[in-house]
Order: sequence, then C-alpha cells, then structure tokens
Amino acid sequence: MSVVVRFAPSPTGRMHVGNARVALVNWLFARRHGGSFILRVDDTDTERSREEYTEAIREDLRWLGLLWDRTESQSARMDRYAAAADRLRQAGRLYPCYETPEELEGKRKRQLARGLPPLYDRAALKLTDEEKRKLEAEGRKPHWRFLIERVEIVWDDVVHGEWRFDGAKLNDPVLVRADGQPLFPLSSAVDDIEMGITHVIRGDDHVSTTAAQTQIAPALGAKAPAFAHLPLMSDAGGQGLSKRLGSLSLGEMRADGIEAMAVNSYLARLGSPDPIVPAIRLDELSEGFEVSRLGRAGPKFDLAELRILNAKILALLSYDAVAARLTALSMPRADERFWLAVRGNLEKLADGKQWYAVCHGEVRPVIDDPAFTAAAAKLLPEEPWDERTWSAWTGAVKGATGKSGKGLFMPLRQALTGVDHGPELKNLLPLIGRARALARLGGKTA
RNA sequence: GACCCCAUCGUCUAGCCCGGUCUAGGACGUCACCCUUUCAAGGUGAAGACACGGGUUCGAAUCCCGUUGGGGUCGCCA
Repeated sequence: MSVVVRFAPSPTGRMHVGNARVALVNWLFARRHGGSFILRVDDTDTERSREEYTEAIREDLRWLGLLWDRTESQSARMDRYAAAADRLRQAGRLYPCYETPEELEGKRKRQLARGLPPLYDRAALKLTDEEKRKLEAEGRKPHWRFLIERVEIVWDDVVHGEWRFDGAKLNDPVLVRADGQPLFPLSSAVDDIEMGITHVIRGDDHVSTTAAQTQIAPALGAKAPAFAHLPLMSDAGGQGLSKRLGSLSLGEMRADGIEAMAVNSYLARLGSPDPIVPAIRLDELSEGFEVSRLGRAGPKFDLAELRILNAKILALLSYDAVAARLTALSMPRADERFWLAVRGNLEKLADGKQWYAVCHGEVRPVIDDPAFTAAAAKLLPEEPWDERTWSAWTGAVKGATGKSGKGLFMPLRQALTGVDHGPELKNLLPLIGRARALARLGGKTA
C-alpha cells in the first residue's frame, strides 16, 4: 500500500514554525516512503477563511521547498460532506439538537461551576418527535451531533505508542451547523477516507478529534487511517507557540534573512535523537527519516540555534545557489571568488555587504602604528594579484619590519578591512586591489 | 474545574517497557588548549542532567503512589 499523507492548514492566518514542522514531517514521510503529499486547504469556515492566507501558506510552503503532489480545497467538496452526513443520519449516528449557542454556553457554565466536565448532556436525544416539530415550528433549525459510543477508544499512535481515550468523556462533536455547513471533524474524516490518506500526521492538539475520527470512519464504512501525533513545540522560554507568533512566523524569518533550509534542517531533527546538521537539500533530510524516532515531549524552538545553523548552511552554499540573491541585495559585483572568500563568515546572507564594502566599496581603515602600515604599503607588489600575493607581501613586510605573528597581520587586517576579524586575507586581498590597499594603508578611507 | 499528555546536561536527546553492565552515553552550544600569521573549520580536553517526596527492592533514571511544573482539550473554530 502506497503512503498518502496530507497537510491540512486552515487559511485563517500565516504559517509559523509549528505548522511548518507538521508540514515538513508529512512531506519527509511521504518522500521517504515514495508516497504522495497532498496540500488540503481546510476552508470550510467561510467566515474566517481568506484567500490571501491560502496564497500565503502556499508561498511559505514553496519557500521551504515542500511542494505538493496534489492540492484540494474543502470548500469545493461540500456535496461530499452533505452526502456523508446523510449516511450518518441513516445509521442513527447523527442526531439533531436545538439548543442555541447561548443555551449551550449556559449549560457549560453551570457544569463548570459544579466542578463537572463541560460535556454535552445529550438532552436532544430525549426529545420526542412532537417536541422537535414544535421547536422547528418556532423557527429553530437543528445542528447535528455525532453520537459517540461510550466505549474505550484505543489506537496505536506512531509517535506516542498506544493511546487510550474514554469514550464516555468525549463530547458528541457537532458535525453539521444549523446553517448546514459541515464542520472540521466531518470534513476531515470524509476527506481522509475519500482521498485515501494512509497516515494522519498532525499536532497533539488534535487527539480528541482523532478519538472521534476513530468512530466516525467506521460509521461511514471505512477504516480509520494510522495516526501520528506530534507533541506541540514551545518557544525558547517554554511558552506555547500560539501565544507569541511574531518572530516565529515563516514570513518574518524569511524577511529576516533566515535560509529555508536552516528551518528545514532544524525542524527535521528537533525532537529526535539524531544530531541537527546543516542540510542544503531536502533529500538529505528525508534519508533515514522516521516519524517514530520523534519524541513524545514537546521540544523548544530556539531562534539562537537556528541562527547558528543558518551560518553553517551559508558556508555550504555554492555561488550559483546565491548569485541572484546577492545581486538583489545590491551586491552586483559579487562574483564566485568573492562568495567563496566570505561565505564562511556570514550569519545572514545580507551580512555579505560588510565584506562587499571591503572589496568593492569604502572602508575606513583602523591604524594604530602609521609608520608600520606606511612601510608595509611601500612593499605592496605590483598587480596582477592572486591568493599567493598575501603571503609574498607579508613575508616581505616581516623581513623589513621584524614583526611577526599577530603583531604582523593584525595591523594589516585592521588597516585593510577596518575590523579585527573576517575572511582570510589571502582571498580578500586580490579582491581589494592595489589602489584601495595602498590608500587604506595610508590611512585614507577608500 | 474535569480529562489527556509530558518531565534526563543550557538545548535536542539515549537509557525506562524487560531494575544491577549508568561513577547516566551522544550531538549542539559553552570554556580551555592545540593547529592556523584573524574568524571559522579541524583536533584534544573540561564543566554540565535523572523535577520533588515517599514506597517496593540487596539494588531504582528505570517499578508503584503522591506532589510540583509545563502543555493540550473541553466551540454551531480548525
């Protein structure tokens, strides 16, 4: 049986790292097993769903490289859900309820006040046909609840192991609203069946939906798929992700110069015993990927670790992989030599600007000993220069001044680049060129 | 409030089911040293954890009970 998974976001907001992890895990799982990955937009809530969010989610997924084999929209499948609801009614598993939202809220409040779990009391089940007619004559339209069998619900969760749920403590979920709109527990169960989903990989926050789904699927004459519930991530401070999205949204990370593969590399290994390593292609990540290796405890998403990973990814990228972006970041003369010289010293791609200025722009030299840099300037060889020029030149300076080690190179570095750290000077010097080098050694901004 | 889940170095975790081989292993990060005429990379080394309290046992990170902390769910949202 071929594997089919889906990522089913609701277009009610932008993606953050929590959604991205679920999407990535699904994608890697599909890729690993040669299966397919469906992007299913859960947009049955017409009031909250927005087309712009659908497009934003697609954009974020494309950025990550998590392309889908197929895309579906729940809003286009309303007739399927209506048909399924009819079958459930015929099977006696879907029953009409006439309480208003306010009445239900009142019931919940009273239950809570008495220390009871706020479960629906199934009062509608006791309504006679005559009472129902009377309510409908008053203009009340029913919403429909799925009758949960009060038995123990058990499934073998791929990441969690055996998961048990007491059916008696589960609310009868509303599957169809009074206005006829199907709700998520119905639409997602129907789609999982009809789209042949073999594995539902989603966040821990969906376990109660899963418990209901294990009864809805058989009531619809189908077998429930396998389930894998990922523990929810928290931020570096241990707080839930939903509470503070901002910096953890994919859009912001991207704008901040985080590489998509840094996010993927981090998310693919976080929570597993496998070491987090920089990967520049997704297939490096899918190789050996196992959902079952993911832990049951919720990991923390730490931006500081992501930045470290980002630097390591940049150091691995080829010139071709970044050429267009360097130009877009206003570094038009950044060529392969330049990139290879500086890529190991960047946290973000945009940090390249500092070294771009050293090679192609202006730098204010830092000089403590003008006599020394002046002497060094006199020994500067004629061009053309290559990567051997640096050692030839510094060798000559050493001979003439008697300086060596740090005392030799640091003043030169500070004069040439304005700072005391950076890429290897043997690579930078030819890019700086004789004219600039001469001026900077003489103390001039150039 | 009820129910469910989780709890090992700063972080991600191995070990837990099938107590002893755990003076608790690895990775990232940190620190030191080496190497390098910078940074990084690389090498060597160091510091660093079983949430707490009881119990069972000759022996508990591992089993039991309780506590605490964190998360989730309890919508005519998804």
